[in-house]
Amino acid sequence: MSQLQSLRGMVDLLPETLQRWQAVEAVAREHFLRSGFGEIRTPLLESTDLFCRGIGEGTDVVGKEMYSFSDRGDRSCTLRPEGTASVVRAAVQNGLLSQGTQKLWYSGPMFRYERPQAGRQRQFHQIGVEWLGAGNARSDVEVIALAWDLLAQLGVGGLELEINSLGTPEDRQAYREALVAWLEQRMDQLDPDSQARLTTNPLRILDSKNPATQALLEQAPTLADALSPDSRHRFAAVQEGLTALGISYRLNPRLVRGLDYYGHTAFEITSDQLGAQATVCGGGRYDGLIGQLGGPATPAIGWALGMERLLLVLEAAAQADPQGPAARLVRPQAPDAYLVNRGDRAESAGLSLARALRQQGLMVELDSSGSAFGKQFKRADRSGARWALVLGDEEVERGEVRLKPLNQQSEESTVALSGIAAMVELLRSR
RNA sequence: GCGGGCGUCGCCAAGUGGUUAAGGCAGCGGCUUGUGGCGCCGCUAUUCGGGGGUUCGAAUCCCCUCGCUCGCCCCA
Repeated sequence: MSQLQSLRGMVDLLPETLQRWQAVEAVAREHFLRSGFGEIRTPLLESTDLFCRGIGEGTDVVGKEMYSFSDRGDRSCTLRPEGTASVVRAAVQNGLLSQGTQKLWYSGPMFRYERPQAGRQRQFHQIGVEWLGAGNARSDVEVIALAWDLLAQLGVGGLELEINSLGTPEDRQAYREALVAWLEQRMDQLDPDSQARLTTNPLRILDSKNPATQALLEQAPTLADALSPDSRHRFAAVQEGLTALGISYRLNPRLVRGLDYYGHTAFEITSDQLGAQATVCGGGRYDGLIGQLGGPATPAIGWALGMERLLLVLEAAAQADPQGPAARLVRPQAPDAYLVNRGDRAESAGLSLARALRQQGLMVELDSSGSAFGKQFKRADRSGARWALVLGDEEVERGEVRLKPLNQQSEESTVALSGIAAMVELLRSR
């Protein structure tokens, strides 16, 4: 390609798409507001060290997916690959944690250097929440419900909630040793990827997609068996809470997740509409992270959902149910009125009229082509507007404007050009 | 990072070695110099992602490259 183009995996969002995004974001914003979560915005660029310490040196995200570079002051900077580490850093730095628990949400672009695929870009967008200072099992339930209810409100169907408990760091350490010992006896039966992970990140072998490895794992010691009694009780309480809210879930003992900071409750919400990248929303508890990043030891839990994937699921839902809430969100907005105008006086009167109506909150498309009335009506029709406002020099002469309904047979009516209130009333009625 | 498929106008798409690269949608203009949704007519790719090669001749074959896509990996 000799023509200038965007970088691989970096996608332009055009008006038609953005209209849908904003509809989703508006629903999310309301939802968070009602639930007592305040918005936070942190820089896209952070010190590389933040992610190394936060996410974990051994993870794939840190090891091979970060956009890192040295700035002119020779500091190592990284485009954020996820939101949690930044939010925690900001909360610690701004002393938010000494003001009690913090319920925060964010949205914005994240960057991961990966091979693009369906539902996966190098710049992608997440909406997420972080509840800092939430320690009890009930907060796990509330946070999961927050995600579940948002998706339900958006009208996305066919989703599955999977949960697991990763226990305490001690639980995991003990289990890791047991698992490695067990698998080392069976090295020859493991696929090459899993063999490599045996030394780097053995727990991730659990959610390998290799069928032979999965079959082998049937016999392996399980994480659930390695949990301490306290961890087990905690997890049972989370499950009871979900059941009490009527949120159905599937226990997935192989759900591990790739970021080091997770412990106890981990969960994912998946869709069957997305191909290989099935996770729409993922999250979990990270009780150790805040202390690890230099803050006061504070339990916390959060999740993030992928905008691009959510929109894919939403479009599928709209397709399946053209009358449903998803379809309403996805449908493009048509203007309330399309202003047909032609002639010197009419064109300047048209501009003021459009302005006056817009100030009243109406969505008005002003034809600026100066072409024949017939052409303008054709465009008015295409715009999907319910009304055409007709303004020619004759109308201006008489101080009038005609209102013509575009999707019904009823008659044109004539209103005084100065009668903005009357026009607004008419335009809003059907 | 690894493997498979693909790349023709803004979008969908025919064409698979022979002198003019179909068609549809959208756009623009006209039939209709002040009234749309239908119809009809016309215009819109010296060029087939880019570069190189084979050939008398290439969108069609070969090589490289870029991009998209599906899967692995990873995860939202």
